[in-house]
Amino acid sequence: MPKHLTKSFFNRSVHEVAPDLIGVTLLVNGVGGRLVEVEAYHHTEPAAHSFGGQTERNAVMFGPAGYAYVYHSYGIHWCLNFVCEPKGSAAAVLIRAIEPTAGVAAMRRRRGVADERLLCSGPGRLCQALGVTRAHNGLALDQPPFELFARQGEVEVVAGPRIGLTKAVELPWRYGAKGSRFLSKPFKR
DNA sequence: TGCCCGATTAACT
DNA sequence: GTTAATCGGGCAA
Repeated sequence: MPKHLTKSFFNRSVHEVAPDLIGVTLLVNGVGGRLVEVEAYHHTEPAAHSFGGQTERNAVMFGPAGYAYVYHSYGIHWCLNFVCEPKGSAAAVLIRAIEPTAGVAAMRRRRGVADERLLCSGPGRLCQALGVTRAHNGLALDQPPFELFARQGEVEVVAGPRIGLTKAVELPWRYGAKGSRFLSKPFKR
């Protein structure tokens, strides 16, 4: 049986946690799947919301590790992050894509698409499919409605530049499961 | 109080 | 390849 991840899993450098999250199973109210794509953010680089200090929106990022940070993007989409590192570090991992394994029917209903690859292949799509909204901002990741299970077996992780940014584009802080068909965009090589 | 912009997506040409 | 949709945060006035 796989075991639940606890807050201590996240209380490390984002660059250790991010690749370790690939292959982990995420459920929200019993709906979810395996993480196949994430991106790391840290307050010392300008692309992060936490860059420039604490504000009302990013307050959760400045809190302790193991909590969900949810923000609204382009007025349309919700994006889900996991807060990492000891309190005050303001580091987080953006969940960009999962491979659906549980509650696929519910995802299809929420997304209104038939193709399984389009259910969760992108941060906004993933949140719509799992029903994640502002109501989840600041919730603990080791308590309902969240459930995180350690991965089973080996996973090959590849890294590359992040997506959709206008700042610090060159940092290779995107991590994904090699060869997965559920990535928002393929990795080079 | 107002104005600009974004860690996106889908529907166009 | 290009672009509209759409809203809350952050900052200037």
